[in-house]
Amino acid sequence: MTPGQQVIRQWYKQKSWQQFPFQKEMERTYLAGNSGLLNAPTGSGKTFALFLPFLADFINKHPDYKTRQNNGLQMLWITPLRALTNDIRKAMQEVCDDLGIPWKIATRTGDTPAAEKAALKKKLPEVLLTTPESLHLMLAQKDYPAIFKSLQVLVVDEWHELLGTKRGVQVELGLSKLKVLGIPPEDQSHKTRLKIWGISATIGNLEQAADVLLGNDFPPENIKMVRANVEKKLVIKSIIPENVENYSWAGHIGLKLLPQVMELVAKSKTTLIFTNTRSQSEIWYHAILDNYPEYAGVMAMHHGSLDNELRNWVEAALHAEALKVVVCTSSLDLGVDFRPVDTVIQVGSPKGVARFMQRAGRSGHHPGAISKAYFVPTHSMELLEGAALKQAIKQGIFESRDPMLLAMDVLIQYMVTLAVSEGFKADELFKEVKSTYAFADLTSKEFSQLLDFITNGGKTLAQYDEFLKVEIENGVYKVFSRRVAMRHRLSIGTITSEMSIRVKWLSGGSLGTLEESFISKLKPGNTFWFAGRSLEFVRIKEMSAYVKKSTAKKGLIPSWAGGRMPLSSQLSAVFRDKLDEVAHGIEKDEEVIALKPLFDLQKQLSHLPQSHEFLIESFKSREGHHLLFYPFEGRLVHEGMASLLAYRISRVKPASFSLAMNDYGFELLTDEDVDIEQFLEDADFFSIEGLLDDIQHSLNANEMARRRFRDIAHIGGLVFTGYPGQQVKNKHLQASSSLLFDVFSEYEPDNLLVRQAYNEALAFQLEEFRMRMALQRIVKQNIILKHIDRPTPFAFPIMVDSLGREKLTTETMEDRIGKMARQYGAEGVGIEQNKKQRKPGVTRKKGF
DNA sequence: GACCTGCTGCGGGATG
Repeated sequence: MTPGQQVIRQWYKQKSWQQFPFQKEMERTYLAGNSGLLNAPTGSGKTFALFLPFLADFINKHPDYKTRQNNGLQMLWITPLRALTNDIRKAMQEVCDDLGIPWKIATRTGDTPAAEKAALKKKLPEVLLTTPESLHLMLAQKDYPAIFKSLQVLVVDEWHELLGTKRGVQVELGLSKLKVLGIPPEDQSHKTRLKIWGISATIGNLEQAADVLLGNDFPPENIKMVRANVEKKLVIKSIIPENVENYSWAGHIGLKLLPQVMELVAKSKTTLIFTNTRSQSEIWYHAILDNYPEYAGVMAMHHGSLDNELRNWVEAALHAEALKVVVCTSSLDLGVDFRPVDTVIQVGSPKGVARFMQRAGRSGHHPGAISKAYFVPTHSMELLEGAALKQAIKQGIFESRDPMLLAMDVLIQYMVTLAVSEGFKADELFKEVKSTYAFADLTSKEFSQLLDFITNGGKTLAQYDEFLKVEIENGVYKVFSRRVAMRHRLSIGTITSEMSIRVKWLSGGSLGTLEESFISKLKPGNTFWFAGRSLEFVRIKEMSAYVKKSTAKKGLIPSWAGGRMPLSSQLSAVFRDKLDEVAHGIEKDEEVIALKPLFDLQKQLSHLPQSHEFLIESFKSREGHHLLFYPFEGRLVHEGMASLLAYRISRVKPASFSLAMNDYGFELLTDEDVDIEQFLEDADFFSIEGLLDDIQHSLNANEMARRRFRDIAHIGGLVFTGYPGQQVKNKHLQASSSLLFDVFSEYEPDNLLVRQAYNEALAFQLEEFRMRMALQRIVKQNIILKHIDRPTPFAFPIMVDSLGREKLTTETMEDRIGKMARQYGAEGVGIEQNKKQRKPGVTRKKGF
C-alpha cells in the first residue's frame, strides 16, 4: 500500500465512510491515469470518490507534502452553482485538515470579495472551485497560463446540468485551452497530461456526455465510465381525486386537491411541494395560509424571483428542521443536501422523467433511505401522466441532454476573451476550437468570418469603431483598448435575462424581483401577494418598486413570463403507450382505473386511439368548424404542426384559422367549412416533404429568429447591457439588437449569427426534429376521423386552454369552465357568448 | 375588479 492509499484508508476508517463499490472502482480508474465520466446521484459520496484518489495520487508523487509549500493549482472543480462551490469547499477542507495536509481550498465566483480575488491572483490554492463564467474570467486575465501551469485534474460537477446549454459550450471551450496550456502544438503528450472527469446524474446519453466533455482529440482508450448504480428505493404515488368525472377536465393549479395534499403534509416531518411556476408557488402558499393558518411560521416559499437572502434563510431553516413545508419551484432541484426532507409532492406534470426523479430524490436524501414522491394531477387527463411516469421510471427511461453545436455567439465571446488577455494566433486557436465537440464541424471559412467580425466588424459594421474590437499584431489577435477589455470582462457569460424590477420595503431591505409588465398594472395603494406576504404598492423609483405591509386578505398574485416546457419526448412516448393499453382495455394502473369513466366517455363520444391510429375529431359549433388533432407530442410540436396544417389547408382553400394547443393535441378553428376528408386523402398533408419551406411560410420564422437573435447579440458582445448598477434600458437593448438583425438580414445574408438565430428557433422553439419524427409516425398510422357533437374529454382541455388568458371578463376561470361544460354538455352544440371570448391570445394564434 | 401557467443559472475595471 502506498503512503497515499494509507492516508485515504485511514480517512475512510475514521469517518466510517460507507464504501460503495463504485468508490473503489473510481479510485482504481483514477489512479490508472484515466479520464471520463462518473455517473452518480447527489448524496452518494461522489465528491469524495474523486477527491480522495486525487489526494492519494498527489501524496504518492510528493511524499514531502506536509512541508511542501506553493504547489500551485492542482485541481480545478467546476460547478454550475455558486452555492455548490462553498459546500464542496467545506467538505474538502475538512478532509485536508483531518489528514494534516496544509492546503487551502478556495472558491472563485462572483460572490468572492474583490480582496480575496486579488489574493487568489497572487497566491493560488491547491484546489480551486469555480463556475464556468469565472473560469472564463480567469482566461481573460493577463498571464493566465501561469495560473494553470501545474494543473493536474479538472472536474466538472453536475455536467448534465451544463451539457445541452451554452454554459456547457463555454466549459468545452475553456477545457480546450486548459488541455494545451504550456505544451507546444507539435507535442502530442498533452492529450493525457490533464485528467478530466465529469460527474453526471443519469441521463439518456451518458456516453455522449463523456465525449462532449473530453473533446474530439482525447485518446478513446483513456476514457472510462464509472457507474455508481446506487440502489435508490423510490415510491411514487398519484393522488387520485375522489371522483375523476367531477374533477377538472382542464386547469393547471390543482388546488382542488389541497386537502389531500395537506393530509400528507401533516403525516410527514418535512415536505417539499414542487410547483411548475413561480406564480403557482405563490398561489399554493397563499391557499395553505388561508385554509391551514396553523402552518404560519413553519412554512416557507422558494423560487427564482425571491431574494437570495430569503432563499438562503429557507435553506438554512430546512437544514435546522425548523420548517414543516416548503412550496417551491425547480430552484430547489439542484444542490444543497436536504437531509430532513421525507416527502416530496409534485403538483402538476413534471413534464419529464429525469426532472421528476431529481425531485423525488430530494426526499430520503441519504444512502439507503427510501424516497417518497407524490404526484398531484391538476386536471383529469394529467393523471395518466402519473401512470406514464411510473412506467418510465420502472423501465429506466431518461431524457437526453443534447449538446449544443456551433454556437457562434459563445465562440465569438471566447475569442475576444483570449484577445483581452494573452492574445491568440489564428491557426492555433482554430485547431483547439475544432477539438471541441461543439465546433468539430466548424469550417475554416466560418472561422475566418468570425475573425473578420471581431477585427473589422464583418461586412456590414466595418465603419463603426464600436465593433472593431480586436487588432492583429505580429500575427497575434489582441485587444489593446482598455475600455473594450473592461466592457468585455463585464459581459462574460451566456445567461441573459429580462429586465426586472426589484421589490423593496419602504423601510429598507429587498424581497425579490418582479416583471415590469406586472408592476405597470399596479396603482399606488393596490395590494398584491408576493413572497408569501400581502403588500401594498407605494411607488416606483429607479427600477425599484417600493412596498409596505398590507393587511388586505386579497390581492393580485404576480406572474412571470418564462420558458414553456413541453412534455418531454420520452415521457410523451410512454404516455402514448399507456393510452394504447387503455384502448386495448388493459387496466392495471390505479390511475387508469380511476380514469375509466372518462375514457368510456371518450370512447362513446368519439374514439380511443390505439398506437397505430391517429385520431382527428371534427365538430361544428356556432363558433365555426373545429378540427382537433391528437399527436400527444408536447405543446411546442403541436404549435408548429397546427400552423403547418393550417397553412397546407389554406394553400388549397383560403381560410382563416385560429389555433389552440396543449401537450396532448391541437385545434384548428375556422369560420369556413373545411372538407377535411379531402385533405386526409392527400398523401402530402402530413408529409415531411417541403417541411422547412412550409414552416417558413406558415410561421413567422422571422419574428422567432429575431427574438432568438436578441440573446445571441448579447452573448456575442454586439450589444452592451451597461455597467453594473446603471443598466441600459431594456427597450434600447431590444431596439439595437433588432436593428442589427435587420441590417444583417438585408446586407449580409450569410451572417453566421443570423443563421444561428434561425437554427435555434427551429431547434428549440419548434422542436423541428421532433416534429419531423411525429409526422413520419402519423403518416404510417391509420387516420380515424370522428365527427362529434360536443367536445370530448380529449378536446375539452384544449378548447379551455384558449380561454385561459382571456382577461376582459370578471368571471373566474372556474365559472367559465363550468359554463362551458354546461353549455356544451347540456345544450349540445354552440355557444354564442364564447365567440367573443375567443380572441387570439398567447396560445390561440391567428392563422391565415 | 382582477390569480388562473410557464423553471433554473452567472457575472461585473483599475492606480501610485
